[in-house]
Amino acid sequence: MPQTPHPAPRVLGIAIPSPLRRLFDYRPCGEAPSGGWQPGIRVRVPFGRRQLVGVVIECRNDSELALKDLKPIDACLDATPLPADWLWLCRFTARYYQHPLGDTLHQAMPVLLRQGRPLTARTRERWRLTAVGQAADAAELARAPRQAALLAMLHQHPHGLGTQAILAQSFTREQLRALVDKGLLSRLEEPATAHPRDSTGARLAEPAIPLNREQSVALAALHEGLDRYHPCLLEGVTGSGKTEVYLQLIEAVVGQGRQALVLVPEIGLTPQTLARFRQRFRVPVVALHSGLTDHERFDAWEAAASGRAPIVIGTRSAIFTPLARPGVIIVDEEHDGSFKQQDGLRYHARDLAVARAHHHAIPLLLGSATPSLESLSRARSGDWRHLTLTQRASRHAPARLELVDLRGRPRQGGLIPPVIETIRETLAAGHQVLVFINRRGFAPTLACHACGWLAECDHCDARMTLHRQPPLLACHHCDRRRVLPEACPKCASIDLRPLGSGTERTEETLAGLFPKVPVHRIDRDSTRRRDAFEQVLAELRRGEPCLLVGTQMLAKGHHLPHVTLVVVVNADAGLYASDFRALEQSAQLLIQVAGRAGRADHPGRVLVQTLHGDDPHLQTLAEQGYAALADQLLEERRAAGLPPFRFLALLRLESPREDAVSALGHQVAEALRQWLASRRLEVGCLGPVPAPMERRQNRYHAQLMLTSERRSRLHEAGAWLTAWLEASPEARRVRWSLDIDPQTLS
DNA sequence: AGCACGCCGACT
DNA sequence: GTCGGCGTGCTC
Repeated sequence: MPQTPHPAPRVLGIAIPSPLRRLFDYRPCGEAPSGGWQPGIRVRVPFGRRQLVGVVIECRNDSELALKDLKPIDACLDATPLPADWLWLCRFTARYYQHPLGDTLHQAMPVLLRQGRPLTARTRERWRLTAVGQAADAAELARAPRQAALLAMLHQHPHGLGTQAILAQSFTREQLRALVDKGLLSRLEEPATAHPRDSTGARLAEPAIPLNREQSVALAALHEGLDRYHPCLLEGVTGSGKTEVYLQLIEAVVGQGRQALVLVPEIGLTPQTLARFRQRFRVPVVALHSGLTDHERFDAWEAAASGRAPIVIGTRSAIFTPLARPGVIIVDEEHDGSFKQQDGLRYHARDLAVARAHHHAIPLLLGSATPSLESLSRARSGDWRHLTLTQRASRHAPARLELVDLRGRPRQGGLIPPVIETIRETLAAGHQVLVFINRRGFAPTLACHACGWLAECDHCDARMTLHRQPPLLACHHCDRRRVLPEACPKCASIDLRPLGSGTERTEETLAGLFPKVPVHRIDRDSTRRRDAFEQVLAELRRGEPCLLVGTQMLAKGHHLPHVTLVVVVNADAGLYASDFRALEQSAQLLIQVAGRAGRADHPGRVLVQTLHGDDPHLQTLAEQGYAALADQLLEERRAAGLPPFRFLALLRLESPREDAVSALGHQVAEALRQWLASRRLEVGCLGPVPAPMERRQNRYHAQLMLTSERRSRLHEAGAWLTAWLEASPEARRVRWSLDIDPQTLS
């Protein structure tokens, strides 16, 4: 696949940022790039009536079109191609996810590169005294007092100073130039992301923490596979010190002069996580997160591509960061759903990490307390190395889940009396309590007690959530809001009541029950203000007794050392969702929430309220833990022919017109079944069926599911399907997308 | 996806 | 009389 530079190709096959799944041929024009034409060189081309930045993929001498019909490119934007590892990953991704290559490349590039900016580091000037300058005396410049003052200032800064800092002291460029002319000062130009070299040459800013036995075993196993593709699942309970293993592995990799790429879930890249990495290493840690400006993102990308950044840490999209000397890829909380992009190019960063580590022949470390069934099954089969950490630093075993039966008990804000009593005792003992409830708002909906009317969204097949702050009905599936009705719109009764509990209502109830204790609420609504979350966390770290009510925002990442009781208001919503991953994901969430409870001197308790206390899955989880439930779920998946034993692809269809969705769904299913039969391809085809929530934002959704035991068969079917849809005139009126390895079926 | 062309309703 | 609604077609 890698092509050697082509001296003078007559045709360039260009990937264009468009949904069209093919290359467009152009004639090279003007001067060839210095290293010759090669895949990965960006060009500016006329496309229709527009000017676009495309990427050279093929250098050829022929085209399916007559050469005279080809347009010439407008400009070549790169002297040398964009990084080869990046290009390889994009091509792999486009093929695997059956997504147009041009759009894949576009998505995987920082904005400034999309716009055509050259991939060269932004530079800054630095002014440093020469050896002569260092020996010079300010008195020698008696007739130039400003130059003397500048010399004196620079004497204080042996590493030199940036232009900004100097001009800020009211010195002028002329004075700088005068000192340069006298041979006292030198001007250096360096990448804006360069770090002053540490004179000690040490990599670590603070010493590594001693490892326990299990950690040492894991690290030794990882050290042994540093020079090859070596996939490892690190299964470690909360608090068992996975991060310390990552840090010491990274140290070894950086010590070899290679780079580490660390992927963390969206919620995981907190200032604390970053601080922990930055404190440990003296080398720069480049972070890629949503808060960066386009320029910062470009700088980080360039620093990684050039090899200047030894450690790169980021969320999902960071998997597309090029690396000059890749040494290891680490995926923390590998089970986390945020690694899968849910629209457009629907890639899974963890799966791409596997492909990329394999391509580079480097180790891959996936860490989790609750591994995905996919990863667990590969580790158990021996495909991947399985490393486990069971000991917690605190010596306490993780808190067990205690199931609390909700049946027939009165609830207040979702909580039953014995649970409220336990909360009271915990607060009285001076501890903090976390109440976990997976619903925002005051109540899941508003109901009429007279006629049974429920507040429903006009645009979705969903109930509207009742909010109190501010008071309104809101649909959580679209942006629709409505004022609270005074009376039932159907029967005019004024007996409208909230049904069920959300975070706001539980917060209100708890505030009423425990008026002397502060109650903090953490959900998407309460944390809109940027620093609100951080403020609450700071408050919690002070250790005063308080109540914390929140959604899964609370479950992840944050260490809450003073919480000794966790209450899960309702475990059932997730457990009984129709999605085949619902049980796996709720179990992961429950274990994560439970991980928040307990501290060094107190084991902590986790109360899980449920209407289904006798459910065998829930009991397995509570009594034997995640691994035992995972065994059970894997067996069920095997029996049901679901991942990881069979592979899935989901074709989603969507349109404001219900008839268009249904017609196309039947048409495409029919055509596909015929094609599958004629090819005798072992691919199952289910549907079309309406999506679980058929109408969302006034658009109708249907889907067609493909399953196969072999990825390659699924891939063939997907390729045929996308080609059929692209050629079908009916498909143009319906938005469609093919989701390879779908995370949810909704 | 964009963007243009093209053919029918309610406006100054 | 036109401004503009979105169906249809094309992009090397």
